[in-house]
Amino acid sequence: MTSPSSHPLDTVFAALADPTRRAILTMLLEDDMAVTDVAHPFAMSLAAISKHLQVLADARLITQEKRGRVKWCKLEPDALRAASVWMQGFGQFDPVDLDAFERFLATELPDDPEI
Amino acid sequence: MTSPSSHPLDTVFAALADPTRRAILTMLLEDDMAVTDVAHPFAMSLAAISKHLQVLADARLITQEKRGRVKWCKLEPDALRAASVWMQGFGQFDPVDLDAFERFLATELPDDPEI
DNA sequence: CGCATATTCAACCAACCGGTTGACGATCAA
DNA sequence: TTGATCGTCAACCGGTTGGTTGAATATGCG
Repeated sequence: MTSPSSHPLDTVFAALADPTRRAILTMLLEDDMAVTDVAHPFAMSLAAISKHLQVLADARLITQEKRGRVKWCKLEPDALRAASVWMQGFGQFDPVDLDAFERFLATELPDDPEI
Repeated sequence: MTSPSSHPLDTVFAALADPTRRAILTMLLEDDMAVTDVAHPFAMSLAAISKHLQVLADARLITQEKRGRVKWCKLEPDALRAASVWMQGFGQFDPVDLDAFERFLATELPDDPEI
């Protein structure tokens, strides 16, 4: 499903680039969920959510286990941690300007309650 | 240049999803660079690199300043830190299984020397 | 069995992405 | 001025993405 030659970080970051998928991950923090229940709050078809879940599974950000007729989705934080480790390499090189950083967080992050 | 309604994290993660762009960021850790010098190690046209740099600038991962005829590219780690902060929210919820995590790092990360 | 529920598959679509090439505008230097 | 260098722009291309619909496949239930 994913091009075999792509770096694991490619698929992880690409998966995280979509707000629907980030919202799904946030929901899965609460608890494991069935596909239908994941789809419920979103204004899009079940098939679309099914595809999003496949993208997340390809990136190993979730796993899916079928029990009976329902497929349970479970958060799998290891891949996310690997990406986080990669990213932290960048923050550490200059002495952290906490003022600038908090200004950034204040102006950039809260403009959307969704996540 | 970027769709106005997209969340900042969308563009940051999308920018990070490409290995060429991650490599550029890594190069910029060393020092600020001119566009031509950024392009040098890559087997693709200058125009392609110029586009990649525009994507990174849209995501506020770098800034570009033109001095004379050369345009200098500078790493801007705040956006990266914001994404890192978002991600760390996930790692903290289950008691960290360090064994599993190290196994993950060992199998998933080193298969590509590039980054 | 017969029906409802859970999920995916297949085909299709418009939009976007990552790359190319060639022309172009700016800037420096002889 | 002439010419070289720096970088972007515009048009194009094939492949991917994110969504839609409708049919198909399991599975559970009365």
